[in-house]
Amino acid sequence: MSVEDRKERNREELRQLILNAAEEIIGREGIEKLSLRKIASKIDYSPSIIYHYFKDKSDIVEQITADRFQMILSAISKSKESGGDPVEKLKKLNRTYIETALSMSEAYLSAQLSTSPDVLRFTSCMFRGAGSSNPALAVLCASLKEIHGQSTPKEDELELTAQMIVSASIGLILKLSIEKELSQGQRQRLIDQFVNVTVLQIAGRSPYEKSI
Amino acid sequence: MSVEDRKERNREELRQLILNAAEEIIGREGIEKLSLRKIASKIDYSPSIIYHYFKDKSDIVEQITADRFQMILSAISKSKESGGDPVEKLKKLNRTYIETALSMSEAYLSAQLSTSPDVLRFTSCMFRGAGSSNPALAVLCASLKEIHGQSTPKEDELELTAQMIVSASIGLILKLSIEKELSQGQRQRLIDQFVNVTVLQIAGRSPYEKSI
Amino acid sequence: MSVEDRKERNREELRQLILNAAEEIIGREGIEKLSLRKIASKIDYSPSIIYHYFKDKSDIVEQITADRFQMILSAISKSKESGGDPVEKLKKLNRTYIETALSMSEAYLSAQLSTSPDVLRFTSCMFRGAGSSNPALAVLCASLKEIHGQSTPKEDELELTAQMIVSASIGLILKLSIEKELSQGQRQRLIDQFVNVTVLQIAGRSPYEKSI
Amino acid sequence: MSVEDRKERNREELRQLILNAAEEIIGREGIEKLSLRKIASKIDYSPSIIYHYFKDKSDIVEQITADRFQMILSAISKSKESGGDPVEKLKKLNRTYIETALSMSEAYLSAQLSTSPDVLRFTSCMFRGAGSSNPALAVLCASLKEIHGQSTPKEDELELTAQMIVSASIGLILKLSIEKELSQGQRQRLIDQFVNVTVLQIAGRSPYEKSI
DNA sequence: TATGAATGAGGCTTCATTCAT
DNA sequence: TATGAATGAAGCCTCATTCAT
Repeated sequence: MSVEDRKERNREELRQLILNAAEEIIGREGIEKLSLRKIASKIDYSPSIIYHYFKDKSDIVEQITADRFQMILSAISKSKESGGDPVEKLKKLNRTYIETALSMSEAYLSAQLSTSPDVLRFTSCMFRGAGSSNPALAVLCASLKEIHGQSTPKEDELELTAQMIVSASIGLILKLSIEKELSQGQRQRLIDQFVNVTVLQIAGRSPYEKSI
Repeated sequence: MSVEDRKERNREELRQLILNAAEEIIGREGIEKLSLRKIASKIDYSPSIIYHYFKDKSDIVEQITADRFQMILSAISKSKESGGDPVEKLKKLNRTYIETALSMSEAYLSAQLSTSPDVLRFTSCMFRGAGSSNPALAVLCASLKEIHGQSTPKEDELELTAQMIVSASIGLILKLSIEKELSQGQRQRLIDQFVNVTVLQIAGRSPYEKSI
Repeated sequence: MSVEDRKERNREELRQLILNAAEEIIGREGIEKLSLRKIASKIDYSPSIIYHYFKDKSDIVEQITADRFQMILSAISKSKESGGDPVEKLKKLNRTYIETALSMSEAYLSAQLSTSPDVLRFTSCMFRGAGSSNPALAVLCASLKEIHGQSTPKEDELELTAQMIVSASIGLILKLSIEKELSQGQRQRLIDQFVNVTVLQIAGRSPYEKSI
Repeated sequence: MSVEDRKERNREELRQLILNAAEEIIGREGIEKLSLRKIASKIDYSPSIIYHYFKDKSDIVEQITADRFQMILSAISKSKESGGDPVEKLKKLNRTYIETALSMSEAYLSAQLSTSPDVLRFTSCMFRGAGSSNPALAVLCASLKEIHGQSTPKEDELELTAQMIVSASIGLILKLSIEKELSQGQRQRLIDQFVNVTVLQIAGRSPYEKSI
């Protein structure tokens, strides 16, 4: 990375460079092992440069967690838009959620574990009414409504169901993230079980009436 | 804490003092932030004193984690022994698990989030065969078997079901721990929904055929 | 050492300052007693500054050891190049070795006594094949070959002879270093005896057939 | 080691127990790694007990070095008394010295490296006149005299020769102690070379006139 | 005689941060 | 804008030693 290269980068580019480096480290070593020195060394700058772009270390961490959470939202939103059978759509949506989160599991868990108001704006979803105000939960509720068709239960029950699905998904993501030694096969079995069977059951259908 | 005070404490008391201090720190800052220095400063001793009572830091962490999980295990075991309808027993067992964990939510989550081998020995439960080797999962599997009676599915499927229940429970515990602003009522609704509906469905029954 | 003084020093100067301090400590207390804290305190800096200039402690030890052995090596190499009678050259070479080592006897002995791999890379010379891979031993072997002329024994025997000379030299250096009360005259007698008589005999020649 | 056992030991026995434990540790881990805690743990006493028997750590070290050095002396003295050919006796004596020292190499080297007056009383042997006052050197001089028979050189030269043998032996012992990775075979080759060839040459004889 | 409690110093190392340039 | 120098706090751990019992 030559001096010339650097000069061509404008402020925003370097900012992003820092964030990306931080994410990469979080992904590989965990958020507790993130250090400014490591970021700096990865981008071939000195540690002090970071203070020109961020207030301090926690500033970086918060940016990342918020950013990445938004990524998940856009992933499931896209998933929702794909046509097809409502049940399949729910399954696909849920699978997308889980896999996107797992692909950035450290950052995702950091977000889910943060109690900072900045982050909770994105993550909180268990309160009454979250089905309308939390974008991810809203997507899920819409999907559930589609499945139930005319016999849709009350908003209230729908929301509770969506909350069950979300919290259960988070639990699965957590366990899969933490138990790193699991075989790929077992990993897939667990996700399949979750998506194909559990989710449908939570949504109020027996696993035996597969696909409508 | 005067010198005289200290002298009155015998070996076991100081040991407990250390453990309690450690727990308190874990509860407030998370297990990754626990340090011997912090423990020592909290109990007004020099850091080296800790080595009189524990082999090293991981020794302490292990003691605490083991304690915690033992508490949960004995809580759900007691739950299991209560007589009555198998389905009601499963519900009670699950509710006990969730509520016991919530009563020590910081420490519980810290353990569930740790990737240290010392801790994973207690927390890992998603691998194939965990149904036999993880005590809490074993209790759960036994409870499921009781429900299914003669038509019990293969061990394999039973284990997967138990793993779904456990990971989903952990997800719920996490969300209830993080979203501190939730009303007590909403908290109860979520737990009730989880226990009364989800668990049964996971166990392979429609929510509409309540109790046998 | 005022703040102003420090600022005037550039990077290389501080690096050298650290190395010199380390050497001084090794000279006084032995290599096993060298510590980063002592270095830092000697140069009036905080211990962490050392990590700006060296990877870690072993990095420093290695630099110093390498330096020292390089000094000896270049001293005997120069010695070897001087023209003249092969026997005289061996004597001169050996005397140079002993005197150079004595001029830094504490550091030299520390190195010879260290079992750290970092240091052994330079000091180990008794293994089979050291005659080729240890530079100082190689110089010695070359000198012996020159003396023997056509009747040079097998490489193997040559190497053993060189190893005898080196280990005997080290023994002499050690004794002269430890017995600090020896008169200068006795010191010289011992070195002369070693170089003029013993070495030649070890090399396979009677002291009575002096010079070819 | 029961409480009863302990009581039966008198003061001197425990003293020896401590010394032996210390020696064993020195032998296995090196003198720099010796610690009072390790000694105490090895003898199943608490560390503080040591202060009842020794002033401090260095007191122990000095005792050991002096003790062990005396052991060598008695070993070679015994060696000297065995009958037979004078040359063979010298070879045997020298081999005994080297091997006895190697059998306690850490303690031996500690002694040879100590500059404490207490220890130097045993180890110093390079001064003029050491041939008479240093017991080990005296043994060696006597052996040399026996070899030379009527043509014995001046005391002075004899002493210098003995000093060469001793210092060279120490050098060999040092190298063999430090280079721990040497094969047993190479070790033997080096000692054989030293004893069979070098010693004879030092004593003023060509290696080719083996045994008289 | 023997010990357990306790400490303070020191061992190596990593870190976030500040400051002058 | 960017950096290198520097620090002090903190991380875990081992040690010799003292002291009251």
